[in-house]
Amino acid sequence: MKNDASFSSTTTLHQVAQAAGVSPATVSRFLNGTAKVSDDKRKALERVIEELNYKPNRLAQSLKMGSTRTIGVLTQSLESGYFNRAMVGIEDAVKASGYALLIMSGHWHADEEAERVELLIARRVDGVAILTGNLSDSQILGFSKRVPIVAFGRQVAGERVLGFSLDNYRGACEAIEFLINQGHRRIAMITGPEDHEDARARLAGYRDTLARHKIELDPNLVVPGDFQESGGLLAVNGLLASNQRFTAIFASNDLTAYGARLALYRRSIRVPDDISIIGFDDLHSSMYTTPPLTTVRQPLYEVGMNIGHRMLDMLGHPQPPMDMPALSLVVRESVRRL
Amino acid sequence: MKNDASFSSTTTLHQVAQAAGVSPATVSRFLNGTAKVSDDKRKALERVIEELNYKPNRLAQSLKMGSTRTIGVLTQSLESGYFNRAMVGIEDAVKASGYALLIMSGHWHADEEAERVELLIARRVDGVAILTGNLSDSQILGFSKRVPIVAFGRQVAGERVLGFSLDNYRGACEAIEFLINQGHRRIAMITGPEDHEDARARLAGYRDTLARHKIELDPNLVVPGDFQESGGLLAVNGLLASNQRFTAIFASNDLTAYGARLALYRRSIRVPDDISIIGFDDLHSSMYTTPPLTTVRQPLYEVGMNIGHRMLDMLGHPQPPMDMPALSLVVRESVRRL
DNA sequence: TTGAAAGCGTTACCAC
DNA sequence: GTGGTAACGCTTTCAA
Repeated sequence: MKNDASFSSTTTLHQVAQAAGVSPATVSRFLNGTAKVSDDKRKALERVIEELNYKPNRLAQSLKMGSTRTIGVLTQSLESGYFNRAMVGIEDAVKASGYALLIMSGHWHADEEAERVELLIARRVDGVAILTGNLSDSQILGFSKRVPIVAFGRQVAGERVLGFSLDNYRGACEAIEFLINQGHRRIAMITGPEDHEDARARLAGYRDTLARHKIELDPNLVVPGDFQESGGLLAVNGLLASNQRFTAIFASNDLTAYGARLALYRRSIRVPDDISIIGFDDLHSSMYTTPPLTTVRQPLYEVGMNIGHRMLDMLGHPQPPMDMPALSLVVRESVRRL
Repeated sequence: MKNDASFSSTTTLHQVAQAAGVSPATVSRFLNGTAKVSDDKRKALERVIEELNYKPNRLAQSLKMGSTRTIGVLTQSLESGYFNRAMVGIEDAVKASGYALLIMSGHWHADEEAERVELLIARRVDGVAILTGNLSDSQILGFSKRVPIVAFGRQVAGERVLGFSLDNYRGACEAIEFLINQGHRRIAMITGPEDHEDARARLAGYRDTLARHKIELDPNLVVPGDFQESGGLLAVNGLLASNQRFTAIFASNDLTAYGARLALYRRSIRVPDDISIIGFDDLHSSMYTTPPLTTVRQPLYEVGMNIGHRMLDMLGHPQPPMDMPALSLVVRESVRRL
């Protein structure tokens, strides 16, 4: 039980120093290229480090230098294709600078989110990226006194907090505009959570675009969803059960569209022949639904990259600015011209 | 520029001690409940800690105690619904014990995976969870000399490494068995990556089950895929172009099935009326495809929980054993009885 | 019950 | 160039 010989107990800088017959300071300098080291010592060090398979303890480094080279990410769900696309962008943006991601999920619950951010701060992340969620602006502002923050889907701003959003309203307008251009007049909408800013913007886009085209909004055609497939399914079931007449459905997001599509399938209503569907987000899988989904594309990867870059800016590694592609309609096959 | 007064510079245990007029040791003991603290000091401490909003520095704690309470996870892609389901399980399993997850992706590339594990170790994670991937057994064994490991989808075993897999072969057998029971004889298979153990097991299950039922395997019906939608699409296009006759398709995983389904849709071939499809994995979204996909369910959440629990075991927080549900066929609507 | 002090593995300042 | 040493913020003997 005491024979742990086969487990390599990690080597310390001190041991390296001793083995090479130099001082710890020299080893450190050598490792970080902080100062010139004579050739013989350099050689000795290279050999010893190789032999002992020495790897610096990042914990100790972090404690000493006051930076963990870790950025905390508050996401809402580890299983969301939406957030995870952005996550990949963040990772790609910061990886080269030696930053790693500490990811925690808040599940759309302000209390839990706040708790996670506290955890992130306790672990001394250098910054935290917030992916939407339900934290209040003042909460975010409060956190930003303790750690630099960049928040997506929020419009907070402050000395150490940067927020940015995509123009969901505009995206929704484009979607409805397209539907109208294709001859649709009775357009149903499945909304998202009422407390979700993006969801509200999409609804507003729907309303306003109809109005702009002098199409009267039929309140019976606006049904609640929850940004999940099940909500979309239920919503369409409701619409159908109450005998509403409509030729197209604007789903608040792609997941909702998937559910809506299934509800239609269940009743043998064809898409787009009988009913058209348009989504929002352009998740990867929307390319492979049957029919492939016409939807509003959110440049999530670029969003992630931008989050990463702005964070690096704040952390003292200035990155080139990048212009965020706008939301754009991607026309596939779920909408029919009337 | 020097006026950072609005940014709360973090309080240290030392400052708390001073403000409360006690020694740092007492503060520590109070915080950790390591020893009795007299009532007056306790009161003072409570007040001061509240006032100064003191939060222990986990970095310093980790350095001192030799544990970061972090478990590193080597996944293959942050965007995989498959891996992320397991991830949620891991998180749920370890959260209560105060562990956080440090996630890195290896992208199915052994070199990159090894590099990520090194990074994880450098950051002194307490253990590493490996989600399949292409690391060799000996590499994993090597890492396990430096950090406890639990690996999913690998059969390595050692003093500080535990590997476990699901019986993919069995799952594939069930799928084919089902197809045969439904009257199918000419069953096409879209394989997965050749270097992927699970993919090979699923292929073997296909082969052996056909053989067991004395159905001759037509090599033209076995076409390569890549575990992605695009591979499934291409595969079916190929099958169709070369005029193969078949009544069902066994896709190596759900993503492949999605692609296959779209290829069929493109040619107006109905599912399941004309061709049946069966998948593997049972991703969440498979419930909402049209038609909902019949597939082999992998209990990924439970896999994640198990990974987490076994890891906690190794880390000195024994957890109750859990029995892993077996792979099971979930019959939905993509297979027709002939 | 409490305090002093050593130490976790680094980095960086100050001398030489 | 190089070594000694304090310090990062905490925990934990050892004494009192």
